[in-house]
Amino acid sequence: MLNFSHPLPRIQLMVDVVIFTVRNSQLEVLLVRRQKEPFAGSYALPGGYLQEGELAEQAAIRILRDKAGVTNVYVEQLYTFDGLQRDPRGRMVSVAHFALVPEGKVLAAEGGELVPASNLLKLAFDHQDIIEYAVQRLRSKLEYTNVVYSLLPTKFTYSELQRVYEAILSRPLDKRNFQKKFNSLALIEPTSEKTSGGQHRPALLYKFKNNQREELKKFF
Amino acid sequence: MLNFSHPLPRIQLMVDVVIFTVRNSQLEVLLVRRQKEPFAGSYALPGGYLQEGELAEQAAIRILRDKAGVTNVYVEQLYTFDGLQRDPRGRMVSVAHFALVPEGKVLAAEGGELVPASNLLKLAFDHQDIIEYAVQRLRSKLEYTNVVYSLLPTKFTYSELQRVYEAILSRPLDKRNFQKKFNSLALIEPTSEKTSGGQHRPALLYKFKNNQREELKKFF
DNA sequence: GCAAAAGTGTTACGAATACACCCATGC
DNA sequence: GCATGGGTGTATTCGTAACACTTTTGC
Repeated sequence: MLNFSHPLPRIQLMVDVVIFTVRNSQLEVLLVRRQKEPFAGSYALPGGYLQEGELAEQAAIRILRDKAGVTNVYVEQLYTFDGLQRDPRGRMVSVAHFALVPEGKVLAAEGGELVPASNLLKLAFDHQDIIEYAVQRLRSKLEYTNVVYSLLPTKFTYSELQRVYEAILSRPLDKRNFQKKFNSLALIEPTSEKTSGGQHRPALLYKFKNNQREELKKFF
Repeated sequence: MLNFSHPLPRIQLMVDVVIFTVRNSQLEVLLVRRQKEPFAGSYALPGGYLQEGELAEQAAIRILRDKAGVTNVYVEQLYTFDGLQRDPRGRMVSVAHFALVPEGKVLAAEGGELVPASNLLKLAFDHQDIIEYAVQRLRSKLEYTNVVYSLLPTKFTYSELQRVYEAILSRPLDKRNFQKKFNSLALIEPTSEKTSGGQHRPALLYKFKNNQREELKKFF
């Protein structure tokens, strides 16, 4: 059916997924330790080949399910990495994605591990670049969307929300200004529940009005 | 060398390029009229297959040269479009790029035509989606980078600069506020030259200090 | 002189920032 | 009672937006 004047290059299409969560006030990424060459023993992003008739985003969702036990979270295409030398086995083009998962929902499969995004050294392939790019994108996304909903449980306190922002932006935010701005956006609403059990005053629990992605005018 | 448990899908990797220019105060896109099926007679984006050992961005640059006669302009990867039905001939995955070209530098090859980005109807494949996505990206890019340098000649007047912004954002801007903001960014500097020949007061010509992409704090 | 674009400041408003104290709970 | 995080308001600064008239040229 196709008729080309030049022979077409042999290229493998694959997907890598940067799975983010915020835990212990830190932005963390799910990595897997490679068993086989190349880069045996190194950490790498979970990834896999596109299957017949499968969209890249569907492949990312499949990887999330199989390698992190997670479904129904925010997933977005990040960038396509196509460096000629990125995989010594041959020409691999990776359509990288990133996903946002609430703390505790990540059930890493055998060999998977959550690692602070600030601590990455000597990853396999070009996965360091991919993660750096993803962190950048996530930061700028925070500023004009509500995607943070996908990093939090259904009900959460204002402090938890603020800690997520602080972890991603890597800087402390003023509590009163944070609440003022977030209130003015009207994205969340209080529930009738409070936390209990801490050695301190109980906190009101909030929930997002919308669990769909929204674009905001301006933000942080 | 590769050893897979599942047969890998047959996928063609290609590149489409959204080539933008601003002409007559309008944002325009270079389209080519298709000679062959599918979509014979429809307008489509210039594009082509990745060649052996060629990066997607290099392919985009090659297409810019061959189809628009343009070199040395701003090019950026946009998004990877991988819909299963986007090409009736088979599974084509397109790593779409966009490029910014100064007015008058586009020398469309045979069959190429600059078309206002607001006027697009019934394009081939999913090229309508690609262009809409590119326009969105370009708008948001204007707000926090200086990429506009790549849409202007080396020397230009403040009015020309403003018209580029207005064309892309599709809204009029206040002349004094525009100059004030742009001056505060210190991206451009006056030359010693002025325009001549118009039936009006001559305008100072400016140039960009830097023809490298820069990130800005905030902008429009 | 008239048409056409160039050039130039001030005021008002709203958003962002900086900042400190009392409250409710568990132990 | 003390340690811990929860909860709340005001004043200042800065950036954004609104707004109109004079200048220089070609014809």
